[in-house]
Amino acid sequence: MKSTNNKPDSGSNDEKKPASESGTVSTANFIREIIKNEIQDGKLNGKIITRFPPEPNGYLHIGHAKAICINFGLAREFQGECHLRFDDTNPSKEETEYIEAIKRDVKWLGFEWGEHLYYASGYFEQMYLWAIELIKAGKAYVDDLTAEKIREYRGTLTEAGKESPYRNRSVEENLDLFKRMRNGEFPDGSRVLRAKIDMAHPNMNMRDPVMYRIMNAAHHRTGTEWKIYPMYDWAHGLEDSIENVTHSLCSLEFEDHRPLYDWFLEQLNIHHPRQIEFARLNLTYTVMSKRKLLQLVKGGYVSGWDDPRMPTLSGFRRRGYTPEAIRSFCERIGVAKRDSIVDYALLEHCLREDLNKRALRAMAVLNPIKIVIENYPSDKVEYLEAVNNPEDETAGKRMVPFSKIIYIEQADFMEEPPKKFFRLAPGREVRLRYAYFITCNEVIKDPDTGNIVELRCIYDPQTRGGWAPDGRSPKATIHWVSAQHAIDAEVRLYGQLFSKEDPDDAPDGDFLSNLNQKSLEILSGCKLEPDLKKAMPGNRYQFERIGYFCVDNDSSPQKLIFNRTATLRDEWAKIAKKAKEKR
RNA sequence: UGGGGCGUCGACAAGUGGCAAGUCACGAGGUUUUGGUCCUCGCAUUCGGAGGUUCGAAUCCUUCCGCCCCAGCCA
Repeated sequence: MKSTNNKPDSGSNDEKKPASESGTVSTANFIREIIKNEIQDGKLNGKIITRFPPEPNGYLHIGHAKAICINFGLAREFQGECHLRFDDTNPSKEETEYIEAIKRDVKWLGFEWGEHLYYASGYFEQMYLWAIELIKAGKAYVDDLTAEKIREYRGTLTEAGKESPYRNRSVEENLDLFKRMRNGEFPDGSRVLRAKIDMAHPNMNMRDPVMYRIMNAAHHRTGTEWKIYPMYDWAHGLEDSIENVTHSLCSLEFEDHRPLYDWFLEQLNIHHPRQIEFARLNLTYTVMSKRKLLQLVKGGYVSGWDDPRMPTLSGFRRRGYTPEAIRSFCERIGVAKRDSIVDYALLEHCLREDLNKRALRAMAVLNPIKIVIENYPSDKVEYLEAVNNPEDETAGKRMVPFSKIIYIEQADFMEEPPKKFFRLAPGREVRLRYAYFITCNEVIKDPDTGNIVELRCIYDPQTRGGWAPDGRSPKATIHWVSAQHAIDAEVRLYGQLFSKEDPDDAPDGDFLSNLNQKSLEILSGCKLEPDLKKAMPGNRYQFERIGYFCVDNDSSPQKLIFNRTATLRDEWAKIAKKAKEKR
């Protein structure tokens, strides 16, 4: 940050104030600046009102989280309000199931709309009245052209369109026809109501856009009351206006709809919110379009909208992500107008940052290998003290049982260790976390397959708790679980759903061909420390030295199931990878 | 070759005429009973290119180049 010395009028102290998330700082963004300036100039009498207007035709994804954080976040920051409004203007695509899911997800993310829950369909009557007003003013007309003809008459990007032969009907005829459209006297698609603007306008959106179409479909809220439904461009500004929205924040592709947004509000001379556009979120290794997400669900490529590999909020929730991590991510990526693709690593960083501080630690062996400690009494059990979270003293301590036979991770032993491998190997001593130093004596293999079935070790009784009286300290500390006390669990290892940074980078844009075949690996017979018996669905843990895991919804006391939320950063994996690349 | 936007480090992103913030990633060290965390250091003589204005330009002007969006009775 620049020095602000000797600049009494500098506002830069406000530029970086702590955000709602501890540890993150909000940087300037152009929308925040606009609002700040408007307040300063006294343009905003009263509070700001924003809105998050999802169409209930799919589940919310991380891209929506950005929009939610911007809209609800700005409202919170400036002591305004943010409305949750369902933009339910197309009954053929929308379902109640989605409404409930959307509400749940917004709440989960940590935002409240209070009494400000609205539906576009709640404004249908008012919109209808305003349409009549436009017709009376000679600014809207009923068109009998077919959809194909309308397209034809619209012209192209480089050629002007031509006017419909129905464009100059009398106000009376338009009024009559429009009322009869509403009454259901005409079949679907036979007529539309159009704004009368300019068929030669360089902006295609201004070439007499359709305001209403006839649809004989049951609406999830209004039933069969309506036979005509408003189009987005006509409806959206009206919805914002009715709710006294001050800032209508939307994504970039609506930029050239803004003249139309403004035009309707001007013609009607009603409250006129300001539309501001920002770039939507793109993430590496992720598809974000509703169509593609729906395709993944319907095609059975994932287990559902809440599959932990999905970028949906319900997917992230099930995966073990915290709302705090997602909010912190949304603050860090900023708000701007340029198209961008955010590195997935940033999201993972936000997750780890949050979970590192909060998740209880536990020891879990995912791929067990048995160790017999030869010099440890076979009937002895010791309870050793372990720290629950080194980042949080208040998390306390627990006692972990230790005995003659334990499991360690297969990856923590190598018969012929390469140069920088510090873990267990024949003749080498390592520390068992919170327990003892052990040295490997013997490797026992299956005579037929040659696979290692068991390791024979001896322990040093002088090193209880992990400290040696002579001060020596092994290079590696590994985790373990006592065999007789271990509980079994299934662990689901999730990775990226797509194997390419840009899933759409495929011949014919077939993103499905970039599906990562190894995005899910299911491990059974994993050995967990007994303390994990009490874990309930949704609980998150750090399995030490492995990663963050949470109990899946499918889990039960009879069958524990954990999902891997994210791995820990892994220095050794990097070294091993580099060595492999060298070869 | 119509209209609307956008080009600042590998990825995000501040910067609004006074001499290129921050974060992630990456690299090098240190601490460590998690190869985790944490700490330190490094990482754009240059802002899509070329001209110009100016004492001074990422910021202003000209011009060129590149990328995104728009021809649903979807939102």
